[in-house]
Amino acid sequence: MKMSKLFVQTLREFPNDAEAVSHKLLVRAGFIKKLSNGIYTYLPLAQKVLSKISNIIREEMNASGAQELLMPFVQPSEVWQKSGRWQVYGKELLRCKDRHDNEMCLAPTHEEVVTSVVSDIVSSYKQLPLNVYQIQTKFRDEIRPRFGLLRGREFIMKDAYSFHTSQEDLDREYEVMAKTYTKIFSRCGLETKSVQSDSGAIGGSVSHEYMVLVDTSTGENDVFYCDNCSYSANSNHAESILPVEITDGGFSEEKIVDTPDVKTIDELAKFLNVNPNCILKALAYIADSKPVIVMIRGDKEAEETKLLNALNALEIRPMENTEIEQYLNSYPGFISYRNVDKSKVKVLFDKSSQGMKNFVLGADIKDKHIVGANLEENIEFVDVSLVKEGEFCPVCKKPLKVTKGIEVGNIFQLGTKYSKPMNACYTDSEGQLKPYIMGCYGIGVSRTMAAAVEKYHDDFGIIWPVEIAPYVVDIVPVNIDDGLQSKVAYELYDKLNASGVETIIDDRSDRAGVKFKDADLIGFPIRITVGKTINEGLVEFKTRIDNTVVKLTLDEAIEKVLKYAKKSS
RNA sequence: CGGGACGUAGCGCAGCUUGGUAGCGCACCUCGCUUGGGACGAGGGGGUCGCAGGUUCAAAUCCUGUCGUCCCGACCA
Repeated sequence: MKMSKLFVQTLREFPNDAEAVSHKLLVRAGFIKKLSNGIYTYLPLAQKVLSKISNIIREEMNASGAQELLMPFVQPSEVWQKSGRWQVYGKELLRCKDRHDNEMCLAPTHEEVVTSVVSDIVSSYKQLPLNVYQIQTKFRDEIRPRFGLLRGREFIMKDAYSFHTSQEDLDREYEVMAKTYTKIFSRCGLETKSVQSDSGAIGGSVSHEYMVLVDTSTGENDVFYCDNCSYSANSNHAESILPVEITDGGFSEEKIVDTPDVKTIDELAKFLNVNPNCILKALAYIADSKPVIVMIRGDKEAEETKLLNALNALEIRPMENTEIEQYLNSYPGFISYRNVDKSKVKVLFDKSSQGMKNFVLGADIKDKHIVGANLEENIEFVDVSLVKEGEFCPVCKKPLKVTKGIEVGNIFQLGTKYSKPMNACYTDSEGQLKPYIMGCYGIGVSRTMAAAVEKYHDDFGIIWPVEIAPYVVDIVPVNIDDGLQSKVAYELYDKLNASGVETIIDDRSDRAGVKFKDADLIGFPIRITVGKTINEGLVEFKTRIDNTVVKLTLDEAIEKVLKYAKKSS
């Protein structure tokens, strides 16, 4: 491809509306162009990267025995009514009506359609197992799209769905997919960590997420992991053992004390001269419009996903101050669990409160706390707290570490969550109708591209892994009007293309500096400069990854390119 | 949806306080000159100042409403 013909415009400055590094660089280097909030055009450079990622996915999915198909993006409400998600999915599902006033939606995922299609075609156990996948646009009307492609509303996803006659066979396929995923990402030049996760709205029981670990703050997930064993989990699912499990406030008898104007746990701890872990704090929420309080040790925070799961709720938000008075007959900062009407207000005890003795508790009276309190017998504890770095691994009891991760893929065991309500069944060998046992497996293709940029860039621009680079080599004739430079550059260009190496020639009449800046910004893995040294028969070979330059003859340069490019196949 | 900021040319911004011909840099077009890290000179094209009302002789500027965008929280590939 000639640079002069490539449909791209690089920008001198970073866009003002971008925060994430990948967003800034992809816009500035001319890969994407925003049309609307969370909706982007993938310009030719981006499309090249996406198709490379997609091809790797196809090769590995096909090798694993899965088959590619393509399902509708606009879907009738019927299938969603059947699964029950038309009501539950909420505003993320973009709904609209067709000209006949039929309710339709834009596909945020395809469990419904795939289950419907498979159940029409697969009626016998002899046709199972089956794994089908597609690479397609999805639309999720996210509350808050941000970070460019890391969280768009419209995005490209590979989604696969498998169908089985037994849990054992699903387990087997799950393992196959786990291996396939690790291989896909590693072929894309991305090391991923597979972490246990919450299964969220898609449902099911077992699930793992594939995280690209990043230093930047745009990793939206906190991943807790153990260096000593293989334990790792998303913060919404992580468990831990507390370094201090038993705490004693040391108050010999229970009594009410004045704690004027003490609003926070820290202030209270200081005021009473106790460790925060000797205070039992109450967090008040409204979950699916019902009041809930969560009792949790003072040094711990609640994890809202865990909380949703424990409550089997869809939505949760902290109570307003007026609601605290209304539902709890109490005051912010002084809430206890003891005086609430338990028939109206659900009370949860986080497991962090289990080992607390003689602790401090709100008194449900303004400016007063109880000291020396103890929990009643027969309390049921649940785990709804956020793990902190330094707490101990639930498997091997060594300290846990935390890092940021970008979720590029996930695998779920769905079981019969969709097949049962949709009545999607096969006939088993004994003639019985049985619902399929299902799994589903997603990869964010456009997000993977953005994650690669988050991971691989420097002050000058993107550094594409060679396997997913839009073009592998950028040939820069320093002065295109110089007859010899131009001639050699084009010869080299033809040879590399003939060898199957995707190559750009920067045939623009701009000065060298412009071409170098663009080369670095766009992030071609290899740059070959044809300049003055061509008079001695030498070109300059530079890899983007270490930015070192070596002078080589043409043949040496070609040989080196072929060796380098081979990594991608 | 709650809290904050901002909408002026493709991109980055000034002008608004104190109403009076819509500006600058980059990008784009023409000519010249230049060609090893975003050159230079001369000329040129492009904007109903987010949109709708209002105040005024006159609105980018003041007022009201509205839409959009971005950042911080809950959702997710």
